[in-house]
Amino acid sequence: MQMSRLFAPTLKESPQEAEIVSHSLMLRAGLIRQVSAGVYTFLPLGLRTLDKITNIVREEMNRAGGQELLMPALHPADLWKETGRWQVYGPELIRFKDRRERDFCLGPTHEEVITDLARKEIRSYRQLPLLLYQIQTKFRDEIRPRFGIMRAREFLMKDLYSFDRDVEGLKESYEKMYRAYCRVFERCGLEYKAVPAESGVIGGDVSHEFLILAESGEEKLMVCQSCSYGTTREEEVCPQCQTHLEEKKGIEVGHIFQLGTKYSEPMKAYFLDRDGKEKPLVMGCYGIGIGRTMAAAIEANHDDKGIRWPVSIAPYEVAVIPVNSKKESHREQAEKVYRALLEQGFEAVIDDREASAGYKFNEADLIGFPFQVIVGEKAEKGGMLEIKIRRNGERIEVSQEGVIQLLRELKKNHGETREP
RNA sequence: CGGGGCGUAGCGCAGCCUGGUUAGCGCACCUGCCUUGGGAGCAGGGGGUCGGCCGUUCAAGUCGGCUCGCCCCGACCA
Repeated sequence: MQMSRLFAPTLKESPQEAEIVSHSLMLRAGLIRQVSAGVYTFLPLGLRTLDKITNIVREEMNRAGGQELLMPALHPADLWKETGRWQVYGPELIRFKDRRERDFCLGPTHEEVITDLARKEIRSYRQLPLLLYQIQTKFRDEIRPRFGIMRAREFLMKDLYSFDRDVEGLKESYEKMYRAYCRVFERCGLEYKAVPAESGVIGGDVSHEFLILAESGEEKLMVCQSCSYGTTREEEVCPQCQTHLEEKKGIEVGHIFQLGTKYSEPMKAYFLDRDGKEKPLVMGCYGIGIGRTMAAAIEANHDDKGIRWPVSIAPYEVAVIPVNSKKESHREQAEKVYRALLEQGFEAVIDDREASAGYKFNEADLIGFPFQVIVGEKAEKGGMLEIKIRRNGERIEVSQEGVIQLLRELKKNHGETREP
């Protein structure tokens, strides 16, 4: 992509509505624009990152045996009345009537719709266990949308539902998802913690929250330094290894629940078990806020210059920057490197604009390309290029011939994408 | 929903208290020259229903009422 063509309207100053860093940087780097309170447009760069996270989530859900489907956002009230949530859910549920005066709502979550599907299609224990998921836009009329896309009224979420014949099976599915979640956040390059949680409106017994550790996080948690233990409760000492717990803050990006038969019973989602008896499906549900993860990633990865994307979720991996676009040698060499990068499968942009070097550097830092290939004076004389690593500010000189190889290595070292 | 704050050019702001030429500044944008290793410089230029409605007044960005929108703090959540 040529920066001269890229639709990424950046801002030098922070708009006054943005209170937290991620919101401000998403606006400034041209990732999102607000349409209404809690309602946003994702611009090309923002969408690329959103897609990267989505794809990591999709890969890990598939790896764990999940099958993707897509449910409607539009729900008939009847389903919600069956579980009683039409009454219970409150004004957060966006309700309306169609032209025939029938009640509808926009789906804030999909237990009702998936359970309806399950009861119609699952007959036998032979079809179990079953893991179904979707990545879809959810609607919640939040009392107070906040912090940009951190708490939006319309947002992208992955929700997976597990169906098992008994509690034992549920526990296995739950374990599987727990591990899949760990892989998702690791691959996104994020420091996270899973902690036992209250299950809230969704219902059910056991549940865990997944939190991205960030200073600006709204949730307090206690973290053990020597093992992976984390909790939201006040405990002073780790029950697993007796080490002193440290207080941290986190942003909730995922939540997994063991639902049991909370939805299958009232909706009569039964299957025939091996013993010939009809039993309710034992369910679990597992959510990840995709946009929220994106915002949390920025909260956890930024400096005063801008975003420092982990490679795996950066909108582009490399920016090629000719210091002076008017100098033919800069331009030509930059072009050459850029084309080579594309050929080698890198996601790259070239800053072909006739802006000052400082302007281009600052903008590259703001957007947060993990690697910048700078083509300047040294390239004119000895053909040496410079690679700047956004994460730590390190600069490495490299010959034109060595640039691809070096970037490959850097990507491997700095890429948190842990391929199994 | 309760409490607080803000709406003046794309963004950031001044002007409002104490009403009075043509509503101003910085950045961004357009043209030209010049410049290019950390958001350059000079010259010229475009862009405003001062959120909206009603009122007070000879006169309203400025005063009063209503209204809409947005942000922040609280209960809730991915």
